[in-house]
This record gives sequence, C-alpha cells and structure tokens, in this order.
Amino acid sequence: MPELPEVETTRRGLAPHLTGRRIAGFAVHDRRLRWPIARALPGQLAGQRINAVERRAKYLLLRLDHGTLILHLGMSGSLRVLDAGTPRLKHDHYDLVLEGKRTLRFNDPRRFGCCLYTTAPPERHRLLRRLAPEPFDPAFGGAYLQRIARRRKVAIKLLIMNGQLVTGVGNIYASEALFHAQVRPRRAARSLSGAECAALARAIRKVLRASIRSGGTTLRDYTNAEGSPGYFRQRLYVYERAGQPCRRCHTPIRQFTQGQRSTYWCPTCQH
DNA sequence: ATGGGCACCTGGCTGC
DNA sequence: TGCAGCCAGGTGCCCA
Repeated sequence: MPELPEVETTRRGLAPHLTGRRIAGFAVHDRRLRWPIARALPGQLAGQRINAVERRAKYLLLRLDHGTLILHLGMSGSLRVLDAGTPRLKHDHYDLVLEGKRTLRFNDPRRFGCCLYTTAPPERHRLLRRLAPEPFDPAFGGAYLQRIARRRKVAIKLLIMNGQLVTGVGNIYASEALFHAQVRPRRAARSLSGAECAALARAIRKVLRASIRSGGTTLRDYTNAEGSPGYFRQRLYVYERAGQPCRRCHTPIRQFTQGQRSTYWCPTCQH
C-alpha cells in the first residue's frame, strides 16, 4: 500500500492528535507482524510523552521521552486515531492508548508492517542507517542520481525503487515518475544522460509532492488517519492503466513485469 | 559491491 | 457455489 505520500499523509493526520500527548498504555491484540511486537513494549511505553511525529523514508517515527517508536505500514497497514471504545476489527494489531479518550490503532491484514522501539538515535537503527537521502533533501537531485546511476546496469525503475539509493519511491510512483521524465523503465541506469537524470529527479519530486497534496493514492484499502481515501489515483498517467490510451498521446499504455512487480509505460512518450 | 530472486501474509477477483 | 490461481501500494535477506 503506502509509499512516501501515503505515509506522509498519515503523519500529517496523526501529528495533531499525538504531539504532546502522554501514552496511557499499549495494548497488543495480535503481535504477529513482520517482526513480532516485543512483549516488553507496553511497560516501556506507558507514561512517556509523544514529543514529535516524524517520517524517514516510509517509516513513521514517534519521538518519545526516552526513545523512539519506529512504525511501518508495510503493504496493507493503516493507523487511525479512534475513540478508545471503538470496537476492534479483524487484523487490528495494537492500540497505543492516549491519555484522554483516544487511541492510535494499527490494522494490517498482510502483516508486513512493523512496530519497533529503540532507545538509541533512530538514524542509527539497522533499518534506517543505510537509507538514501529524502527526495526533498537538497542532497537529492539530478547530480546525485547521475552519480549513483553511472556505473549500475540495473534497470532504472529498479534503481529508483531501491531504498538504499532513492527513498520513498514505490511501485506506483516509480512508473509515474519515469513517465513524466519520458524515460523507459527498462533502460540500464548507466545509460541515462545527465539531462535525463535531472528530469527524473525533478519528476520524482513533482509526483511525490503532487500526491501528498491530494492525500496520497488509494487503490484498494489505503486510508489516512481519519479513515478517508487519497485522491491522487485520478491523476495517475500510467499505473494500472494497461491498454488504456496515454493521457498525452493516446497510445495504449503497456504493462510488463520487472523484479516481480508490474511496470506501466507509454511506448510513444518514453524513450 | 552488485544484482537477482525469494520470502513473509491475507484478501479480492477471475475463470473454470 | 467452490476452488485454484493470480495479483496487490514493501523490503530484508540469502545466494551467485
């Protein structure tokens, strides 16, 4: 499910409800996630204040008094702020109960999400320490992309989906960004010119920013912290549009498989 | 170091 | 209706 825009939309929805609030308790309903929820967690979290809600790549970071909660939504996870008495649903995994009457509830049918706690600086955590710069960081841009692409022969689409090299771009926005940059997804990374790298870096930023403005993309089950869908789906140019006319030139959009994921592209607009 | 492929899951849809 | 098969927004890890 969620790529950077969906996680950022979730972060923005959660922040006003969580920031400055104290954690009254932590209830585990189903500890089976990508890594099982630690049994010690409720004892570690109770009484701590949430000082900030941040995002790094597709991870959400809840900064607490004595540590950081590292949350990931995986493919199908969602976080919602609810009244504490709201009946639970299938696949609810935990409640971070806030002081007052509200609770942060995590639901994740496929269980690819995670909920980890660290008392060390989170940027040094093994899941975060090798992540590439954020796309909106000044360190990311055409020159950066050209440097990492220069010697690699992987397909450019797989390169921009590699979190160690480019952050926050998942399967939807990889196809979309390549369309806007007019670059074919199968091209070897090292075959891109400086101008193409610059165009691709711009396209990645543009697509992510536009999607955040629309509240992200809801394909099937993504909802934000309030339970509302995102509206960027209407602005997708190629993703899940195989056989439909290109919005720019009317050529039918094509689909093929790359790294076990679907890729969409326009054979006329992309070179 | 790089690249390729698998694994981890459930649910929804399609077609027989 | 039932069931098999396929697909889905991520990413860590193992192997060559």
